[in-house]
Amino acid sequence: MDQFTNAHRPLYEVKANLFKGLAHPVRVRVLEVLASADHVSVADLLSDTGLEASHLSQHLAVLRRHNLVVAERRASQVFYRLAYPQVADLLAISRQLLVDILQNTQQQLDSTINLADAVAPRGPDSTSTS
Amino acid sequence: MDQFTNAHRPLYEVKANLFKGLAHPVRVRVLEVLASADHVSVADLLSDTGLEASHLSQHLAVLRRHNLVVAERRASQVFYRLAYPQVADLLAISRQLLVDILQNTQQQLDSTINLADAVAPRGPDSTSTS
DNA sequence: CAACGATATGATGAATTTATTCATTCATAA
DNA sequence: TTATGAATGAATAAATTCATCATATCGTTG
Repeated sequence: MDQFTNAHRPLYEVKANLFKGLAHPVRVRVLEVLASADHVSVADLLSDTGLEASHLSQHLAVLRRHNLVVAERRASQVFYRLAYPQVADLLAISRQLLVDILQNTQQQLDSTINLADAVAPRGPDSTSTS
Repeated sequence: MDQFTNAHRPLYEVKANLFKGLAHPVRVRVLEVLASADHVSVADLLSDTGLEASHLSQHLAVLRRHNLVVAERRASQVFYRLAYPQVADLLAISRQLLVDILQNTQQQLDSTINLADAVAPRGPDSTSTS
């Protein structure tokens, strides 16, 4: 029932669950705003993202349940911040990874086009497959 | 339609998509094996995980589509390895984060138990005149 | 070539997640 | 108190993902 009671479960399940918490564009967007600006009000998130209030709120609830963010009330407004700095690290590394992936797949595309007729491929790591 | 054609989409969508690729226990497990042992055959993954062949294969396909692993055929067997070292980094940081989260929530639980009696709960009835 | 072992793919219903609508709570102001 | 703005929460249909079964493909061996 409760997938958020992380204790006493195989680590790979808990880890997969963490990634589930990150696996939505809205939530990534929110986390990125929080990573760069820290301490942001729901109102600001709303205008930043252009989402419907309840939709955003639902995703904020997911982030809270996953212990990725912390909410704090300050006079009729609610402010969010990242619960742990590693969340920002995760986002940073995933960006690095994506840059590498995009570069690489772009290269592959290019070479595929280049040898559209014949010769031996010159991939980034192809060590003389002759 | 094709969520794997990463080009020309907002980065937060691509990033969320990456996390989706990581968001399953079987896939995390496979990636962790590859992170520690690199270059592992499907047969080994099968015996390691005890999964049904087609089930594992399906998850391997997901990992391939997300460009997280690379498959290489060597004489009737297929070997997998991580496509990028950052994938291992991602796993490592997520473990760190989870350790922190678990520590923290455990502490919170403890203190909650400690003051389980004294706190005055808010209620609709006004019988709480001390 | 045919048969076999090793992987991969397709198709299906079950389970989960998402987007939306409506209703509710909380805090301040009148 | 009632009204109002800010944010959350429930309920539900649509979309997605998962697990399982059956079938297909790729290499090797006979």
